[in-house]
Amino acid sequence: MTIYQVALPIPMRQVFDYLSENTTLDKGVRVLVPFGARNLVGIVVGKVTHSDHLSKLKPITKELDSEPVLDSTMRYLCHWLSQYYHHPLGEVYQAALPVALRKGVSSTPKPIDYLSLVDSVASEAHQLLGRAKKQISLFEVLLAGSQPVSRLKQQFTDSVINALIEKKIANKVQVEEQARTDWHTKIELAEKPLPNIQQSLAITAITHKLDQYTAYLIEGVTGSGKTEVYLQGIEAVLKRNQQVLILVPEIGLTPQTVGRFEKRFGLPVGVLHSNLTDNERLTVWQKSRSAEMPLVIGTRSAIFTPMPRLGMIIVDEEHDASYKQQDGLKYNARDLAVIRAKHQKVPLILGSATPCLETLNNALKGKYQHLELTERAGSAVQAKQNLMDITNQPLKSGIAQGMLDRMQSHLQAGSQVMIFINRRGYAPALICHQCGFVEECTRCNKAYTLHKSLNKIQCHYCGGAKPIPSACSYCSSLDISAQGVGTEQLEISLSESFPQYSSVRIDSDSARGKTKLNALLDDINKGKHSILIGTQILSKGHHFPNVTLVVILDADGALFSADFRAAEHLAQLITQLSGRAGRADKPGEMWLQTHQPGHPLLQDLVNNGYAHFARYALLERKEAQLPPFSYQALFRAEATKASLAFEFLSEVSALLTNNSVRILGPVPALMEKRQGRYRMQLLLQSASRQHINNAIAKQIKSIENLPLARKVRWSVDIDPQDFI
DNA sequence: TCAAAACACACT
DNA sequence: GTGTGTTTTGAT
Repeated sequence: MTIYQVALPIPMRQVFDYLSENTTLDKGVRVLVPFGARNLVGIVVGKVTHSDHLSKLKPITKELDSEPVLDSTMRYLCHWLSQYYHHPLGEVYQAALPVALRKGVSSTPKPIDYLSLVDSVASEAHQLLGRAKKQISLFEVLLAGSQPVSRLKQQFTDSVINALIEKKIANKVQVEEQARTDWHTKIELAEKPLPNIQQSLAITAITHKLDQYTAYLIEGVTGSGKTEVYLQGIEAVLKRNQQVLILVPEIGLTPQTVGRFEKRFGLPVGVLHSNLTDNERLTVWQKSRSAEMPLVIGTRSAIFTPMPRLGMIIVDEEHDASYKQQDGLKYNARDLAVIRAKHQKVPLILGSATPCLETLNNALKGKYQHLELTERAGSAVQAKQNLMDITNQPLKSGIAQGMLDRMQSHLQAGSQVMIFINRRGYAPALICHQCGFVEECTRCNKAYTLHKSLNKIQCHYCGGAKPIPSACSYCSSLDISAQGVGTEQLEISLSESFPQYSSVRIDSDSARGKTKLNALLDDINKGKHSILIGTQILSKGHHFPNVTLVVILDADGALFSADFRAAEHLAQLITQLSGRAGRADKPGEMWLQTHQPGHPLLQDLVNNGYAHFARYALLERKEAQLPPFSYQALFRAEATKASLAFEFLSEVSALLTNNSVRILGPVPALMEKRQGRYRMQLLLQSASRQHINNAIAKQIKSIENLPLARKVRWSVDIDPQDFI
C-alpha cells in the first residue's frame, strides 16, 4: 500500500493522507476519496512513506485520471497562490480547474460520433436511394469523407441521416478525435495596417526575444493602436507554433474582439467568459491542453488555462479591477500572469491607456520594459476635460445650475449627454459646501469617513472617531454634508428637469446580463435616449459617438476617500470615458464638478493628462509610503454582532504584532453593515512584502484556530484593491 | 422532561 | 465546508 497526500476542496490549510494499491499515481491526478460522511474529489499532491495518522487512513475510492489534470506549471502556480495569498491549497486547486472537472467528470474529450459510408456500398447506393433528393445529397457529402454527426445535423434532418443508416449505406462510428496541433502551417493572415514608428518599435522590441521572460508595459493612449501591436506580436508567436493566452477585463470581451483575432489569423480562438456552460469551458480547456487551440482569450480565470506550448501572455487593460477576484481566493490574474510568464519563460505584455500605478512604477524602475504609444491614429479624439467649481452653487440632486444649462444646450443641439456617478471606492467625506473645507483627522491629515449609522466620523488610518460635527470647523457654515447621490434619485430629478428628453440608467442592476447591456448600448447609439446616467460599466470598451457632454458628479469623493486608490481610479475612469465620447467631427467635452478646483491632482489630470498625473500621483504615494512603495494585507471579518468581528480582529492584531509590520485598526469597513452583518477590517502595512508575508504565514494557523474564527466570517486579502 | 437550537468537533 | 455528537435552553 502506498500513502498519498491529497488536497481537498475544504477551507483547511492541510493535506490528507490516503492509501492506494497503485504505486504510480502522479501528482496532479484527481481521486475520489471518502471524507467524513462525504465523497470528495481531491488532487494528489505527493507520495509519502510515513503518515502521522496511520490508523485513520482510508483507501482512495477511485482514480479519476490517467493523465494529471494539473501539469507541473499549474501545480507550481497553485502552490505559489496558496503561499502568497495564504489560501488553503485544496481550494486553490479547485479554483484552477474548470467546474466540470471539480465535479469529477472525465478530463478527456468524449469520442465524437461520425457518420461514415459503409465500404462495400458505393456502387449500389444510387439504386437504394432512388429519388430521395436529400438522402442523395447527404450521400454525396459523405463520398468526400466521414463527417461528425453533429455537423451534419445542421444541414440535414434526423430522418435523412437515419434513412441512410437504415438502408445500411452509412453507419455511425465513434472516433477519438486526434488533436490537430499543426496549425502554424494553416495561418491565413488577413491584411494588416502599416504600423507607425512607435508601433514598429514596440513590435520589434517584443518579437526580438520571444524565447525568454520579459514583461512589457504598453502605455498607449486610446486609439493609439495597442491591439495592432498585440496582433503582430501574436503573429510571431503563432508562426513558431506556440500558443498565446490573452486576458481581457470582464466587460471587454465582445464578439467583435474575438472576431478580430479570428479574422486576422484564420485560426480558431478559444473564448472563456462567465456566461459559458461548464461543458463549453471544459472543451476550451481540453483543446488548449492538447495544444489544438492556438489562441485562448478570456477573463480573469482564463489564466488557469493549461497551455503546453505557451509562447506569450497578453493582459489587456491591465489596470482593470476585474482582474482581482473579490471573494474566495482573492488573486490578481495580472500578477499571476507575471508569475506564469516567468515560470514558462515567455514574454508578457501588459497593455493600458491608463496603467495602474503599481505597473507604471515597475515600468519606470525598469522591471518591465516600457513601450509608449502616444500618437493617436486616424479619427480618434479625446474629449476636452474641464473643472467646474461648485462651491456655494445651488445644486439639484448634485448637479450645479450651470451644468444643467450646459446640458440643455447640448441636448438642444441633438447630442447625447452622459452623467456619471462614481460609486467606486465611495467613502463619504464631510465637505463644507460654502468653503470646500474637508473635515480631517489632525493626527493623520486624512479625511474622516462618515458613518451615519454609528453617528460618528472616523479616521480609517488611525481608527480615531468623534461625533458628527454640526458646523464647518473652518467657516462655521452649517451647510456641510457627505458627497454622493444615487443613480435612481438622479434619474428622477433629471426627468423633472428635462421632461422632453428620454433618459436611461445603466448600472449593474439595470444591465444585468450581457445581452441586456448590449441591447441598452444599441438603443443608446441609435439615439433612443438623450440622457445617459451611469456608473463604471459605461467606461469600458464601448464608444458613444453621439455623446458630446460628459459630467462627473462627485470628483471630490475620490479625492478624500478612505480608499487611497480612489483618485487613481477616478483618473482612469475620466481618461477612458473621454476617449470614448464624441468623434472627430463632433468632439466632446467633459466636466468634473468639484469643490476643490485648485486640487493639484485634478489640475494635473485635466491639464496634462493621465500619463503625467500618474507620475505625479506616484510621487505622492512615495511620500505617504503607500503602495507600490509599501505592501498591504487586509483582514476582514463580519458577524451579526459588531463586537464579535471587532474582538476577532483584535485577537488577530495581537497575534500579528511585530515590529516591522504596521497594524491599522480594527476599523469598520466603509460599508459597515451589509445584509444584517457588521463588517470590520484590519490593515497590515510594511515596506517589505516579505515581512507581511512572514508575519501572516507564521500565525495563519493560530488565527484559523481562534475560537472566534468560527463565529465570524473572516478572510485575508493580500494586496487589497478595495476597502469596501 | 423533552425537543429544538446552539455549539463543538472531527474529518486522513 | 459538512455531518455528527453534545450541551444548552426554554417551554410544557
